[in-house]
Amino acid sequence: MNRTASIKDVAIHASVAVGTVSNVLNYPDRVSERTKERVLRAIDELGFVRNDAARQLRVGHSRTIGLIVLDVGNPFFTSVVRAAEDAAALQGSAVLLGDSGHNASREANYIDLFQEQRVQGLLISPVGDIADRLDLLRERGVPTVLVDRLADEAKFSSVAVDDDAGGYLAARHLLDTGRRRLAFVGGPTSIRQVADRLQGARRAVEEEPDAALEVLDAEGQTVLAGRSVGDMLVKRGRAELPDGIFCANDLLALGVMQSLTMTHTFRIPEDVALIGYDDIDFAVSAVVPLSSIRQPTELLGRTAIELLSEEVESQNPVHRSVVFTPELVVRQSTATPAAG
Amino acid sequence: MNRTASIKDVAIHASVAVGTVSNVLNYPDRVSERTKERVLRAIDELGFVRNDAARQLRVGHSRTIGLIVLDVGNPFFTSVVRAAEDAAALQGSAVLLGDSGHNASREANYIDLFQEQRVQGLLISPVGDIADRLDLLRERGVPTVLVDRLADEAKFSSVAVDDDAGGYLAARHLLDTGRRRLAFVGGPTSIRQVADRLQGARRAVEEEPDAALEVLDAEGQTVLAGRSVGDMLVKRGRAELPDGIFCANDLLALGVMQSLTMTHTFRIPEDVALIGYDDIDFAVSAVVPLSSIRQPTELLGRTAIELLSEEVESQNPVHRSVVFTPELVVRQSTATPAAG
DNA sequence: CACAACTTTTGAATCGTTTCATTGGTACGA
DNA sequence: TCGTACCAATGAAACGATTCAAAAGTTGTG
Repeated sequence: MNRTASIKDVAIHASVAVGTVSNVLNYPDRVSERTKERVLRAIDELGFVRNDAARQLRVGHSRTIGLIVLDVGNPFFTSVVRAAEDAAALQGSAVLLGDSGHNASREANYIDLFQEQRVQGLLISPVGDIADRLDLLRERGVPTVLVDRLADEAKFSSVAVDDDAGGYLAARHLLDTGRRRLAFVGGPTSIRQVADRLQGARRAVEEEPDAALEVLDAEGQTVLAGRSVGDMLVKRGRAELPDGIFCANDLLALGVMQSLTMTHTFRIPEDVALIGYDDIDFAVSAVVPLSSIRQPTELLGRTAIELLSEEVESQNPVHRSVVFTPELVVRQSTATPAAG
Repeated sequence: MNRTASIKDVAIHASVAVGTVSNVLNYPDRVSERTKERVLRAIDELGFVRNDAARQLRVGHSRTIGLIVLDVGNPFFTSVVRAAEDAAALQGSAVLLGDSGHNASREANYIDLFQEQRVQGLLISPVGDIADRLDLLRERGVPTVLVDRLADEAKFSSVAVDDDAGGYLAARHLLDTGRRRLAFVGGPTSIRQVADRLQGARRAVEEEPDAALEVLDAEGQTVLAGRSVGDMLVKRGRAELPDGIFCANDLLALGVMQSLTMTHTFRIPEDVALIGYDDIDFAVSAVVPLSSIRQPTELLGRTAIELLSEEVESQNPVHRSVVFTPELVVRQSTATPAAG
């Protein structure tokens, strides 16, 4: 056999009309048991597989949703993708995944590709500022939901996590367990997330008159960057050491932890409490299990799909911005020191 | 405007025939400068985007390649995916990514979906034994390349990494740096990769008459599993400790390292050398930078696409199995101890 | 100016579905 | 027997691109 079987071949094989085969596929109730059975057998015998391009051409839209993320390797996005796929599957759609890798031209390629595919809609975590491109999508009538980025509600729906609240949560937790000399370790504050988390931490510290917050810059968001911050702290005298450290992400925190525990000068959490952000898999299996702030990634993915469905269904869409609050995960690295 | 513009609308707008518009899109050389310009302007003014479903229906196949991996969160696959996407983009194809999550029914869903999409071919890292399903694909004429799994060359092409060679490489390295009492830490040997790596290690050890290899079971492939193996080793006397440990993956190795360094009973690499497998990002930023075996993931992804292209191009395909050899990455955890 | 050779443009046919107005059957009551 | 419902099955039209044989236009030569 050369060509794959078409619905017409099936119709002939089962001695029915093409419309009947289509009904078996799409509206089984409209077809009598006898013919349904005959058609199904023919489908089986010929190995017929529906040609989705033809279907899509006829009905005018696909059953796929485009999802463009900044980095599939990032556990945050991986988790969002999973959730989005599952949520989409429930409503009979499939997700086409694109990885822009923080690269505007790759992103543009995916946007074009997905438009040609006539996706039902687009979920995107955009690279930098692509307001123009997104406006174009809007004009073309491609429903779009921004992920992990707040949107002008007049234009788009969006889902995001409140980083300010996360920062507050982390600092508040350190304060609640009795720490007063806090330090914030973060990458460049030009990154919105870092700036927001710092702002939230400041807000918490200002609630306690006797508390102070010191800001320590790190060169990047990596374990190694965290370790050099830690080395710097170790060199300070014990008196000048903060008693609570909040890192803008878990990698930094793990680096700081390595540095402090390796030298055995200070103990975590007795001398210094340490909390990170993101709750990556490694947090729980660190030398001292790391407290962290968990972002509701599954919820993010699921909600993104829901918002998109809303946009697809309604003709004159009302846009919504949903902001989730992250969650505190307490582990040993911030355990309350010997009560007092 | 309601409906998106079709090629017909463009033709009318530019006062040419539909065939001419199609030529502008696909064979620009066949069209005179003047009309080309006119058509392009019309495309721009109407915001025309080619409907890929119609195109695909006519030409009979899509420009997409299906890729189904076991776990997008696994850095190994993430890297393969990246490379495959890039390689596909170079030849004008796009990759549809599916994550089976080690789940046979999700895998089946993706296979069905991709068949309906009439992908050019399929790259798959299959869950368990799905020989039947794959045979079906073969009958249907869907070119398929197995990834990270050896295939019966009569049936499929495949790309894989030689785990036996990797195991040999790791053990040989420990031997070459003077270690003689080796230990292998692995999850269940029912996992093919683990069994192969162990086999390779055995092969190396047998080359040295005075060397011995001890096999230590771990409950899983995680940091925590590694740590409990490490704890067990610490409890042994120094005399009974191996002087070289090879872990079947980096997570296990990191766990062992945590356990050994935390107690400060033994030093790495002076008392014990430690090597992992996979060379994950964390290996380089471990407390003691971890030696490891790196798999050529980019090469794997690129080659998979190439093999698929071969299958697509030739009508009576000759299948090929390509096996890559992994690479030794030496870091501090296996540094040669004070010469002697 | 006629003719050949070549380039450019045309538009009907085609791909494989879904849709829907129409036809054919069957059952029931009058 | 006829009329009325109702259910199943039919098959032509439509979706929007590409293809390709044919028509139209252009240029060059004698």
